Amino acid sequence: MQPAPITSCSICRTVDRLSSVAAEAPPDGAHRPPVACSGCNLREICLPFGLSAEARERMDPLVGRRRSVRRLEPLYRTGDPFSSLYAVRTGFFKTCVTGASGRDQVTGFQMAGELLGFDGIGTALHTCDAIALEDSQVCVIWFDQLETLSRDSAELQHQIHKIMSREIVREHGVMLLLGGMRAEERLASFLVNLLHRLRLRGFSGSSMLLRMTREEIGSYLGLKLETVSRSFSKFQDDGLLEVRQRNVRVLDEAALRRVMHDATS
Amino acid sequence: MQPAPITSCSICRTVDRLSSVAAEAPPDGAHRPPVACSGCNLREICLPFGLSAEARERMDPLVGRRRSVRRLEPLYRTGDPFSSLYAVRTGFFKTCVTGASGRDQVTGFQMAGELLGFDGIGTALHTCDAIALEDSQVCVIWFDQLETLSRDSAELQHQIHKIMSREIVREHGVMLLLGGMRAEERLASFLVNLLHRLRLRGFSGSSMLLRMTREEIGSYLGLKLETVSRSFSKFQDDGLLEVRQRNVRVLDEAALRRVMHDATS
DNA sequence: CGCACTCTTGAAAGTACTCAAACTTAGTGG
DNA sequence: CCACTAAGTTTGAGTACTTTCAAGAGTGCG
Repeated sequence: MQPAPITSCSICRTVDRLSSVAAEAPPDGAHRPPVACSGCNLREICLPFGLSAEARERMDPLVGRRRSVRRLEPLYRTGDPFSSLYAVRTGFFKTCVTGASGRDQVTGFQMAGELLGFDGIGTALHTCDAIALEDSQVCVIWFDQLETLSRDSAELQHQIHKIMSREIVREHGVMLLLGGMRAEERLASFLVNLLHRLRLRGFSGSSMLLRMTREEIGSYLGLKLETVSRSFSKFQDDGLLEVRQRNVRVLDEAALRRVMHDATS
Repeated sequence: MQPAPITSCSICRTVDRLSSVAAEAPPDGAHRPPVACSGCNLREICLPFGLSAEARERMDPLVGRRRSVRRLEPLYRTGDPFSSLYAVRTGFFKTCVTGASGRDQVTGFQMAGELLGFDGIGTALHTCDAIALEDSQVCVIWFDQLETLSRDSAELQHQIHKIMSREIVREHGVMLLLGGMRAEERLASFLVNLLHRLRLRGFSGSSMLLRMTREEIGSYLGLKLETVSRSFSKFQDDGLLEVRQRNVRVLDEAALRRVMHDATS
């Protein structure tokens, strides 16, 4: 790993080792993030993905500050007033809803570049918990500012709609998984999806370190933790994976995809 | 039922028995709907809900036309280019996604005042099928026009975000249902939700006519049609419902809600 | 009136769950 | 440094639930 220019923020006290772009001088005393969107190394997978350089630059004043969240602490909780979206900068999150009967359901896992918080727009209150699964850092995006800005930029406006639409479509995929798949199909889908997202972020993807417990995977997949564990063991026995606790090495991705699609019914 | 003023549209050939507001003269020959949003009787549950009278009026040019869809025909299909959202005016729809293995999953049922089509924004192609379950009529809302208009109206802009957010939250609820509930809890949740939405539309809600088959309910709930049927029979035996095919009378809604919440685990 | 479709019900099979115990790993404090 | 603890994981055995397969009944349309 090579040394990179380090910029740090005197207010949120975060240190940015990732970007080579130094922070600009804060205008009128406002707190500015160490790195603006236009210079962020996540810009191609985060909120600004695909935007023109011009539209990206317009977003720079948007990210008000960074926020650090320690492992197992909430970024927000059900019932918290909604004011902003969050872009994961480093780390890993889960979001989960709690049913009336007290049952928890993990609705998603979010990694660098992914956005959190859309659940709160409709009621102005967050409707799920967002919990960090490792020490993490997020960019805080004030939502009313995002709306204001997007009224001046059709490109940014459409971007927001696209991202929310994709979240809806993603959830359709989860419903497909929960609605009809067998345990092993579910786990295979989950792993292939994780693999895909890791590759987008430049990881080889043959080997990965799971950030969540078997129970959290199970909750997401609608399975009990024992069933998840058994499915992992099955995949290992069949030579698809090498599993050592949370270390998973994918040995036969094609077979994994086959498991995922082969609806025996 | 009392006679209401009837306005009909010479282009889409639809007849509107619901509204008492007559169509205005079409400007510059453009096709105008029989009833604009500002005068629509669904305005308090549809896209304009909660908007100021002013914002509502700004929406009037938005609804380009009406479209009729016959029972079992698609409003749109997976892969169709996305150009507009649809507001259900009369009738009933289901949306369903098809997995890679050819399995279908119903992702939702939509009734009057509810919006369809958000799935298409992200990729500019629709990612699910929307099928009419009875002869239906929708208002076509050109999406680029909606975006243009919402750049001039913070209120309308926020409305779109709210509606998409609520769709995300709704799907969280479905994930909770699919992820952890037993068959009878699922069906009870489904019925209570349907009841709620019918009441919002002014129906008594003790009695309802299901528009979908047991198989479609099962697909939505992640169950086989036989299991849905058995659960209906169970509810009837227990005196919660009176079921005659698709006619369902709710006899004990409190008990139904109890079934829904009582997580034995 | 008959055919097609949908719904109901029964019996058997299969899948995931529950309960329980042993094992691994990481963190803590003596 | 190591024992100890707590949390997480694996595995087994028995159970509960849903599915599958099958047959029959009800409903609606041509």
